[in-house]
Amino acid sequence: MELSSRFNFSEVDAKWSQYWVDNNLFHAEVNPDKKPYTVVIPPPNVTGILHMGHALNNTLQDIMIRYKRMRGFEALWMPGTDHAGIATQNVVERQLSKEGKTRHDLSREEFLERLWAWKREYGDTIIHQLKKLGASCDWPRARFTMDEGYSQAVRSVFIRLYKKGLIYQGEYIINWCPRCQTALSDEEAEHRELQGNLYHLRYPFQDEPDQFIVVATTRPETMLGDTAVAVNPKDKRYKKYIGKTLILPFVNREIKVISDEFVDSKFGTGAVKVTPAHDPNDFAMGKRHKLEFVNVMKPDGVLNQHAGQFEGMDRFEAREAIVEELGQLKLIEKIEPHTHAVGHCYRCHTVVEPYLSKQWFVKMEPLAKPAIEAVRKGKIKFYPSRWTKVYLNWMENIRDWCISRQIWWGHRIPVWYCVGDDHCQLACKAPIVSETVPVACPHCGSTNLKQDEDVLDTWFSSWLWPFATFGWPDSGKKDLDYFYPTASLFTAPEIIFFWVARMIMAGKEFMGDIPFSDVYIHGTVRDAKGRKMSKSLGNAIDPLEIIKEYGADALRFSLVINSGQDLFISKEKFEIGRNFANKLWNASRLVLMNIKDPDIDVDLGKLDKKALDLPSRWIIFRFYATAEKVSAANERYQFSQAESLLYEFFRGNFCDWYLELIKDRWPDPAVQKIAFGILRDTLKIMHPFMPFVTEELWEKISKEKGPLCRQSWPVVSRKLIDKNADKEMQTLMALVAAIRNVRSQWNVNPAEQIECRLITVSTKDAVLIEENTAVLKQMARLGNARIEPARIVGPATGGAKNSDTVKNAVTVLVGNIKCVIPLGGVIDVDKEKKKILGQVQEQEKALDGLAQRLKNKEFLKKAPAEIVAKEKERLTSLNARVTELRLVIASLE
RNA sequence: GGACCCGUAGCUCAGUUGGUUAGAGCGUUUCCUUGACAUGGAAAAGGUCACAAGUUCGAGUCUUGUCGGGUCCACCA
Repeated sequence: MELSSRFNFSEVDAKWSQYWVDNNLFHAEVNPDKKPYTVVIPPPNVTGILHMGHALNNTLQDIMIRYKRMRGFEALWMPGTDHAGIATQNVVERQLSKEGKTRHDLSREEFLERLWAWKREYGDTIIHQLKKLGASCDWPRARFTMDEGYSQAVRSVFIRLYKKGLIYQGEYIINWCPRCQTALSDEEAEHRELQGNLYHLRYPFQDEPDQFIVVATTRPETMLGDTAVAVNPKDKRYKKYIGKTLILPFVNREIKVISDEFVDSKFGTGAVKVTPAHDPNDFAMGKRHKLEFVNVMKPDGVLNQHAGQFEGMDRFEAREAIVEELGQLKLIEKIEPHTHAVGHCYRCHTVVEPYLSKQWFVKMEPLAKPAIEAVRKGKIKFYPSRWTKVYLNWMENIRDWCISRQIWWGHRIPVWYCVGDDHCQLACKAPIVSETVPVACPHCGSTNLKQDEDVLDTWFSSWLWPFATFGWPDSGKKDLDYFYPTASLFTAPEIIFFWVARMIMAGKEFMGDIPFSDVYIHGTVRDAKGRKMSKSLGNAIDPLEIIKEYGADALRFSLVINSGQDLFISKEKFEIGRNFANKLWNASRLVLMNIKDPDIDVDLGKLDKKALDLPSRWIIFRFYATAEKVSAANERYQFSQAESLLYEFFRGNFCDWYLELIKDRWPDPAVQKIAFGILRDTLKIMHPFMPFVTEELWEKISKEKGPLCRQSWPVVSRKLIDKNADKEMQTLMALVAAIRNVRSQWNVNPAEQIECRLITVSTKDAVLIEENTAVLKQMARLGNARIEPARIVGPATGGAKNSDTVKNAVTVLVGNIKCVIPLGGVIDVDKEKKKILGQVQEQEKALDGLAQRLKNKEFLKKAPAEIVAKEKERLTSLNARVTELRLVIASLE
């Protein structure tokens, strides 16, 4: 079989991503004979292009899905995309602005048509990229959060919640993005530390214009909307002023000094300006004290007619101007630097404005309750578990969810208002909430209805993802029954509140059941300096470029092996994956080149242990141990560990030792069989991690069995697990390593054979060495290994006079075996002795302690039987160890 | 202000319930290439496991505190 000596990943990537999809190999459907294993993809935004975060997130899902598929589950990975309201609208608005237009130059319908056109053209970009990554989704099932059916689910949910009284409309302070000109939820306002100022402003009293109350604020421009100044009722400094009237500079509004428990007398001056229309706390105070609500800002952040002389200025411009003017009026006490957290729009990073407006909200507490319980009771588990607390903490302090957005791209709120006949105006003020377009006002019969202009928050559709993707509520019942609840959800920490928590609430509320039982939270991909990767920072590494340069397997493998926690990624990190894929390729090439029988096949589990030599028993043991540990790691979402295990096994055991050991024995069909069997089964357990190279190699060796992605996971054969073989090989390997070490230090040509005396203190070791001289010869290039078993010997040959110098021979201790290599050199025997003596002493101390404990009646009574047994076992092994060490010391005398 | 995570080799990190000599990759140094692979092989150097106290026969691992780094939440104007 002719294979190139380099793994040609670009060809292989293209070939298999095509093949898998063309043959619909990832399709899953209701199958009563199999257990389902379902994962729903965190739907990427239609505006998305694959970044490292996606690459990691989807690789992890793919590993699990492929693994479970091979374990015999009906594994379904449900794909799809999210319409991503603001993000997508922004993209198209930017496109428009290049033409010198805004969305308001178009009608709503025209603008939406442009959005759909954009979606049709670019919306599947990321889907294609995911296919390049090898994502084994059931692609024909792909859903979009604005599909007709999906939209119905959204409307239906709105109606249900409205009817339950869990959706309400009201005027509250919300986070407002002046650039996007829409409301944002609390989660969509990202708080970032900003270096700002705390301005101490003087508000003069009405009756004594040269006397002031000093208030502290970070946003002086909002003063124009002040309708009170508040102090703490217990604050002695201000008690006398409560009830007095102040004159608000510039606008000359008369405002009262009020008292409110909320005010912290220790902060700032202890007196706070109250701006009910521009601050959530002030809003609450305003309600409590029935203050006037003066909104001084237009939706775009420009001051309005209530701002007096500052009307028409942008909010930040106005801040400067107001400070300037106040300074001239000597109304600024001082300005001190002040760091504080300021909300930013999570889409465009503009500073958000707390803004008073009429919005729709979801009442969250009743929804949160069952969702809290589900996690508390362990029905849903977080991996790693520490995220449980984060989730619970948020859920227990949950606040109502602002779901209306003043944009056009999204699910329009299913609410209509009657703008009908005059006589009915009052009665018709109640909104008409309806799943379908209502024909007439139920109160007055007018057909003059107007739908609410706003659309719903994107997450108001995403939170239905685990069941709406199956066609809920109208269709897909069979699929839902089978695939729901899903098994695992893979996502990043910042999505817990946005999505995970809300999906749990939606699942409980609408399906009556949790949406998934496991939530795996993976790390964030950062650059080498630990900064988040982002386009604006210019530190992003493009996964597609890595795929091009190193291959998809390399990208996957490298990302995952680094995914124990947050990942610090630089381009060189991907070499490990490329090199490993190449190694796999070349090792397979070696095996294939040496296999003579084209129909070779073997079932490792059915081999007769007694007929196998030590290296075979060992490599089989190592394979099974690896397969089991990889399974266990997968089940616990420890994918980086799984890859380390595979790496260690394949390189450290199979290539570096086993293949080297059998190098001269290829003609032996038995050797061919073992090598073939191990390689073939290794491809299986590596497949979820490196699907492309393994699939390609599988085709070369087991094509008749069909594609690797549909094969079953190797079954571990208990009777072939030989721990002893492992121990024995460890001894031989240590011996070989020691001899190589000596050769390297004394610069002996590796090709040159040397002689060596191996002196053992146990017959067991002697037998082991005798039986495996071939191994030693092969790996350590020993010309002749003489064994002197069960003898305690004097100093090494060479006739050393001083105890610390042995000339003409090197003595190396490998466990209990003394290895004397006549090369010339020096070894410090005294130092060795001291070291071992120290060990003996430590062991003896431990021995005493253990013995004592095992005599202690209380310990025996309290400790579980298995612990006692374990300790006893330990005692025996410690005893043996001490005896061995003593013998070694004796041999050094 | 509250919560969480991290500190182990020059760098990036493993280290599963406490237990023999604390591991890997990269980097560095030395040697090796006509037959699987230089995207390779053999080997070396490099660690008071942040610090301190405690529990224990025994602590990288458990407890407490200190220092240093990071993340999330929160209405301190």
